[in-house]
Amino acid sequence: MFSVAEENYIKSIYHLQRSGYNVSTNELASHLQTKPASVTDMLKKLQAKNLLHYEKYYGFKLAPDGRKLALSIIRRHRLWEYFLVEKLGFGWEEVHDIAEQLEHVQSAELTDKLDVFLGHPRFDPHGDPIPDQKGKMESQKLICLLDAPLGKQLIVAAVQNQSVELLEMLKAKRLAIGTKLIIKKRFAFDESMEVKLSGNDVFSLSDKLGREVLVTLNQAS
Amino acid sequence: MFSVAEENYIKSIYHLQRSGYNVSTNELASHLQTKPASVTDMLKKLQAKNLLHYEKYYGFKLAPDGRKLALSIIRRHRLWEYFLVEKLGFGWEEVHDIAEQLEHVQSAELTDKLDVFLGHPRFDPHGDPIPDQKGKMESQKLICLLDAPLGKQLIVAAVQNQSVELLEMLKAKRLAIGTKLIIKKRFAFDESMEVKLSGNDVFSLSDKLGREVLVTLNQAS
DNA sequence: AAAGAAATTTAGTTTTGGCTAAAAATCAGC
DNA sequence: GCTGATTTTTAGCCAAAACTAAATTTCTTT
Repeated sequence: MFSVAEENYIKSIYHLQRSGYNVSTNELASHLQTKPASVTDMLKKLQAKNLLHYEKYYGFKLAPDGRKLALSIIRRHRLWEYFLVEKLGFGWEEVHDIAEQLEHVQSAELTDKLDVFLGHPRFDPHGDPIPDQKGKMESQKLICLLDAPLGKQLIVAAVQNQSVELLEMLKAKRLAIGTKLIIKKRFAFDESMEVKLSGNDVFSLSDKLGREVLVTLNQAS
Repeated sequence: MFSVAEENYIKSIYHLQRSGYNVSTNELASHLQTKPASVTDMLKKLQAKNLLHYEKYYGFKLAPDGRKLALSIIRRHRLWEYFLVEKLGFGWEEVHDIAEQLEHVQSAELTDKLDVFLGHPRFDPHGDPIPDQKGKMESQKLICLLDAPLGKQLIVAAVQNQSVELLEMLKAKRLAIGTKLIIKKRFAFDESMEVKLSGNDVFSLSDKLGREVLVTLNQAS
């Protein structure tokens, strides 16, 4: 039905659009490790297949069919990740590349039988929700970092405003959409907190910053 | 490492060579549903990669690396078939196309972990032996039903082709992998035979069907 | 509002794996 | 051993998905 390349584009567009950034040809190219010119070519093809709305120089976004396809790919990817970790004993950090291949195996029956076999898991080993056959998935509740629980793994999901100053600060602190962190300590005095990243660096964040950052609980952990 | 197309060529060459026929460019083309000219192109590429010995107009055969690759693909294919039937509940006649896709997922670790998870199965659901990591596999002597001895208990082990028509007929005759039967009579006139199943029903089989069905002697009986 | 910078698209090329048509080599029948 | 038939290979072309370089559009800055 759709080629591996097409599926990868659709998946990337979905993920980038969802993370709030305005998706540009350049962003998409760097996300897919390819060149902007290649992206333009593919965007036209995807539009011709009704997966995408695209107007040149203006921008693009997924059409309903594209969104449906994206969710179906994500469903396959996350089910396979769950299988690899829970049944085959892989570590959750090892499974991404293998799932990238498995997700392109085309068979709706396979996906659904795998889902049944695994017991309809609702979250993959990274804590991301698994869409059902209809593309519905658990919506991750966004929590303000100031209100988030201590000691649990959190994932940065969004920011409240897009000011240059905030984005600059996030960059400096190595915080981005998808960054995983744990709140180690919170000081009542000024509402600042100490936070540990997955890379094990620990640093402190002010209340002001904490107020702007929205996170989700990593459900798998 | 190797492309899907390359893997499919190697697998086809292995299967055709093993079934004894002298493998010609034409045969290979029809087996792969492609044209002889395309086959010639690919043969050159496979030779350049040291998977094949090839001399133009003379013929070709797998080189050691090619044989190793073929066995590794077959291992993956048959392990996935076993998984699909035993774990996901597919019927053994439904799994071929899906396994054709899964067999091209590249990860030695995946294959070996799947093997462990499945408990090192030695035969796939069609009765074909599964090679181990080193490419060794059970050599189960398969006898064509046409050549099988009278009066001895036989076990249906495999079929020569996977056509829908054949599978449909086998289903109607209640023949499946593992079915035990005894040849009661054979008619020289048209090579048809009378066969008794364990359930005691006796029926006759045409030479055409007999040619497609492979059995093993039940050594225990 | 214009100029320079940045992003995007077009044009033309490459690689992989296929195709058709034509040429070359081998095989079969006499 | 020749001649025609068959098989195999070559030559040239196509489509997908990438690339580079150049052109075009939009954005930024003054």
